[in-house]
This record gives sequence, C-alpha cells and structure tokens, in this order.
Amino acid sequence: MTLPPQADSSTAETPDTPENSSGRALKAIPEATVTRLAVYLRVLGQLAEGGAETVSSEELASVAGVNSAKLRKDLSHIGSYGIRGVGYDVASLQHELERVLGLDHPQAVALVGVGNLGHALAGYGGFGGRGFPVTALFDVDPDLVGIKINGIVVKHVRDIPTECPAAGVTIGMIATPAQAAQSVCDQLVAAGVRSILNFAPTVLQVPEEVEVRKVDLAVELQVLAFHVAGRGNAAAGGISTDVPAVARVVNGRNGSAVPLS
Amino acid sequence: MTLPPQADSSTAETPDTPENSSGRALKAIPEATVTRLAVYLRVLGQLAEGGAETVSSEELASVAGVNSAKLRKDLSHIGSYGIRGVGYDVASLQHELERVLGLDHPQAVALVGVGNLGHALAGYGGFGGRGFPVTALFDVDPDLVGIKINGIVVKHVRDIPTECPAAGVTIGMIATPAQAAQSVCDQLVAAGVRSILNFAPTVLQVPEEVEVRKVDLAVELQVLAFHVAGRGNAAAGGISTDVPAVARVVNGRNGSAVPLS
DNA sequence: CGGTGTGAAGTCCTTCACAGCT
DNA sequence: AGCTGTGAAGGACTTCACACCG
Repeated sequence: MTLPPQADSSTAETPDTPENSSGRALKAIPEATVTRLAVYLRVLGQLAEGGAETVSSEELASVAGVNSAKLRKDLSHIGSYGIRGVGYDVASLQHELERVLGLDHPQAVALVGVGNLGHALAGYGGFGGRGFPVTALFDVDPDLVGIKINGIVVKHVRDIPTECPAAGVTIGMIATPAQAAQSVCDQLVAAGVRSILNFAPTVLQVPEEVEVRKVDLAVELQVLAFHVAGRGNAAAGGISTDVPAVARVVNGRNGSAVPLS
Repeated sequence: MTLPPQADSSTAETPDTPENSSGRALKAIPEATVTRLAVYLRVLGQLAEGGAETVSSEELASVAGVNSAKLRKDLSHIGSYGIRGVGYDVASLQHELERVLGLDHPQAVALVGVGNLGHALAGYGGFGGRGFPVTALFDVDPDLVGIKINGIVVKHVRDIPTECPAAGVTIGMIATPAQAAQSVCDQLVAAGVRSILNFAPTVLQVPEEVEVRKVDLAVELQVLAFHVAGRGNAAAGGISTDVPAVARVVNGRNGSAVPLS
C-alpha cells in the first residue's frame, strides 16, 4: 500500500539537538524528507533482492521517483553514508534508514473498526513487505467482536484502555465510520497511543503531543477530479515523476501482465 | 484516507489563464490548496446537514483543522464568495467548490485489483459521503473475474482497453500487488485514463500528462514510527491540528461511543 | 464593528552548481 | 574521473496584519 503525502500535521519543532550513532550532531529532519526516506527504504529492499551491492544517487533517485539532488539532500540529513566516486552501500544504507525511522525495534499497531475497509487492512499481512504487525483489533459490532482475523481476536472497543497498554501499542489505526472516529481517537489517546493513522473522513482533535496522519480516499479522488476537469492542467507542465530509463528496468518488469491480488 | 501531502507529482505549470464563471481571471490554484478545498467541501456538507446557513472563516477553519488565515487565502484563489462582516453562505460556497473541483459532472472510476484491499474499496459505497461511483472492476484471478461486487461484474484486466473507454472512465485506482501495478498502469493510460490513484507500493512511471497520487500504508506507518521513536519529537512542538473549542461541538458529538463499522 | 480579502514578510522545501573526497 | 555532500539561490506555501467593505 502506498499513501501520499497527506499528513495534516503542522510542522514539528525540534528544540534539542539529536545525534546519530556516531555522535555527529543532526539537525531536525524535515517532514517531507522523512516521508521519502520510507520510500527509499522500500526501493533499497527491491535493489537488495536484485543482488545490488551499491547504488548511485542517480539510480536510487530514479527508481524512487525523485531527482538525484533531492535524494542526496535527503540522505545528507541523516549523515554521510555514501562513498564519493562510488555511491551508497545498499545494505548499510538500508540499516541506517531503518534505524532513523525507528524500525529497529518493532511497533505494535492497534486497528479499530473491522468493517469493510478495516477488515482488509487487518488482513494486509506485512503491509507490502517488511512491515508492521497489527497486534490488536477492536470493534463494537457484536457480530465482529470475537471473530479471528489473521489469527487475532477482535476485542470490544471498551477494552482499549486495558488491551492497548498490555500489548504495548504505540500506533493506532482508525477505520471506523466518521461519527465514531473522534470517540475512538480519544480512547486511544487515553490508552497512551501517540501516533494515529486515520481513515475516517473527519478531522480528529488531539492534544499536541499526538500525531495524526490521515488517509482520505474521497479527498484523493476529488483532487484527481480537479485535474481531470482541466483546472489543474497537468498536460501543460511538469506533473508526473521525472524519472527516465533505469527505473523501469530496475523495477524488474517491463510490461508483461503479472498475476494480481 | 488522508494524505498528506503526499502526491509526488511536481507542481503543475499553468501557462494560460483560466477564468471563473463570472469571468474574473484566476491564477493557478496551488496543489496544497486543492487538497484542502476537498476537505472544506466535506465539512460544509456536515454544516449544511446541521442546518447552518452561513459560516465565518474562523468556524469553518476550526472544523477543517486549519487556521483561518489559510482558509481565507485558499478561498481567495477561487474568487470572492464571502460577505464581509458576515461570513460565507454555506450552500453557495458548497456549489462553488464542487464546480471548481470538477464534481458538477461526475467522473467514472475504474478499480483494478479486487483482492483484499480492492474488494474493500469497491464496496466502500459513496466513499464517505458524496462520492465517486466505481463503475468498472478488473482483475486477472479467474476466481474473481465474473463475480459481482455491489452490483458490478468484475471483468478481466485484458478488457481494460475496450471497457474503460466504453464506460467513459477518467480515473483509475490500482490496488494490485506491486509487481502488477506498472503493467496495469500502462494499460489504463493506453485506455485514455489520465488520473490514477495508486495503492500498490511502487513508484509508477507515466507520461507527463498523467497524474498519479499514491497511498502507501507502509510509508504512512513508517513516518508515524519515526515520530514514536522520538526523532521527530512531536511532544516538544507544534504537531497536531491547531483547532480549539468549536470543532468538537460542530462535529456533532462529544465523547460518547458510537456504533462502528 | 466584524469579518473578508490580500500585499508583504517569513518559513519550509527544492533545485542548482560546484568543491572536495576516493 | 566520478559521485557525494552542501552552501546558496530559488520557489512554493504559510502566517501576519491590516485595509476595506457590508
């Protein structure tokens, strides 16, 4: 699964100065960069599978759909892990990114709302490769509470206060109808969850220390509709990823149909 | 689903100068603004249901999770539809936004990949309110081709070239595994689709005139993980929506549990 | 007065272009 | 000779603050 840039969070401030493992002082990493780091990480995984040992910024950028200057600037925010004249070591850059993104010790994810969409999310094993295990499921529908999805029992929403802390949940996903979302959100926050991915079409009100990212399908489609209507006229200018040649090759395919779902 | 800003499209150029219905010259609307217009539209719908006739920028902004200056600036891009000293007429602003977003005449949407996630998307009637009807479904799995979802028969992917133009499809959604996504994308583009919402975890290569927005769950979760890890330390600063008071009230609820899914 | 619409200032992000390491 | 890392320039979006209108 792939999501776009939609976080409605305003930009975080980082008053104190974190350091990386080698003790080098690091400036706060821009929000926009963090999102792309996750993309680079995924691409590196593909390259590693393909047996690549090193990549140049040009190659990596091309596959990731950005230009090389941006990629190098992004990576410069996390330190100097490239080799001049050569490129980046795939494996070590991968580890570095995992570390920076906090993936070195895994996060427990709770999903609330196991209806239509939620059910699909729960079954989405691995979330497109190395991923986040959903470790707790909640709903209020008596027909759903008690069933197992992917080996996990759906609990009642009222159990959030006890179950979430017990399971060490740090990230919550809300896939309930809009009317229920704020209430659920409040309960997750009360249970100590500080990061929430919201699929319900509502703006959630949360305390400062909680981060919300939202995924709103209707909004995505409406933005596309705007462009279809010609008002954003993409045709005239530079929409689309500015990526040439290499990418299609490295992606490991070139046009033949492949089994779906 | 919500993105953030997340479309990876570079910014479109708009060389010619569009006008609105009243003939007033309009500058190109910023991408970031378009995304929020869709949110405002949704909120206006809620307000209209609640019986509101007018809203101030302050109120509307609060419910939409932005500050009022931004909201006014956003609306100024589409013209002057407010009344000084009063606010905005809910109904007419609603219509104006629908017109600008190109929702006045509806778009046909095709969905490719009716597996786990795709199935859920197909059943997501109305997409959280006024929405986009999915009018064509495709897959390659023989077990899926031929079944009906929400009254729509799943066709084989090889029928895209004939079915999409026939149904007047303008927007495509890709919910296939990553390996299949580029191939499907190519076929949609060949069939005349110029706007694509991609759920597969791959960067799609498309010609300039095609717009791609992506929704990548793994990336969203990884960004959240980054903040959990404290590296983006939200706690210290200004994450979260800067919305107070009014919002929770206008949202029509205040904390009690509501049925889910 | 109250609240919109908007120039101007400010912030964040992107792109350029090149110095410097290997 | 090649490719990274980065200051500096450039754009895009946001916030401020106030003139202006109803």
